[in-house]
Amino acid sequence: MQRDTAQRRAIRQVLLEAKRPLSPQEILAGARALTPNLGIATVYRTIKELAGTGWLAPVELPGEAQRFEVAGKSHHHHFSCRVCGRVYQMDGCPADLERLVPAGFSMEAHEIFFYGVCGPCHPKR
Amino acid sequence: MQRDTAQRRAIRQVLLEAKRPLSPQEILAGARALTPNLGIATVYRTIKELAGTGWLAPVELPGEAQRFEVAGKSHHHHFSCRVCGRVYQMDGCPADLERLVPAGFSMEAHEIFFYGVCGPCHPKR
DNA sequence: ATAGATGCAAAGGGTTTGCACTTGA
DNA sequence: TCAAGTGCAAACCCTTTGCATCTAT
Repeated sequence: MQRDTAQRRAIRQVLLEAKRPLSPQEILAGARALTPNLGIATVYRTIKELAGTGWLAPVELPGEAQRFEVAGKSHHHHFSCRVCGRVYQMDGCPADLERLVPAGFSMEAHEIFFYGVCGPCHPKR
Repeated sequence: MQRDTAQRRAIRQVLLEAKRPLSPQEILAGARALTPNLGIATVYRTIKELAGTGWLAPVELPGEAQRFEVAGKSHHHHFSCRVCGRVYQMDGCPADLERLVPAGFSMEAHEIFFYGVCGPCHPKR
């Protein structure tokens, strides 16, 4: 990650302008508008390095392809609305996660997904 | 799913005896102890049908291959070991999950994944 | 007997890698 | 200049599919 190439500029720009996490193929399509000869291998190599430096954060939803978004948000989880499909960010964590880990195991990270109905989708009562 | 073949008996038995969700490759390895000529294609075809009938429940970890466990178990979550790749079942839940849901939202389900190092993979102290 | 089931191998789809060429510094 | 970076294609890995063979009923 030493040189500032046109390909890397394009990939970073596409990710910065995106309003949602992008898949490698989406990054490729977007960045080719700026550097037409861009190859998929360069996209993978670049996002791997960007994720390594912490500039990019992987967004992995169960059963879906891996996506990436520009990092910088604080630790959070996600709430998926089964009515509208929107995904909300939820700050905070359960206090007693460690309690659930068996003796001898060490927890290094966790991921939580909530499913339900969001406020806007709730019928007014 | 009309015939009771040796291959299907072996696949079901391996899944019944497992205490954790198994990947297709793990199922293949286990079932080959019972039917040595078993092919991976049969494993995929069988788990697809077993999942369709509800006998198997898919366990989808973010960014990992799909696994399967026999359905009907009580509520639990999963721990993924980053060293050996095995996935363990973990009973219990955080007590204060509802606290994290914003007002106006209703939580209907949740999914939690733990990542770390499992007991067997820990260096002896 | 015969349609369902299997095993093999080939085909797909997504990701990674080897290598010669290109290019930023 | 010259090593980091790139593009292409081949290699990989996992999963699905085509097809001839096998087998439970």
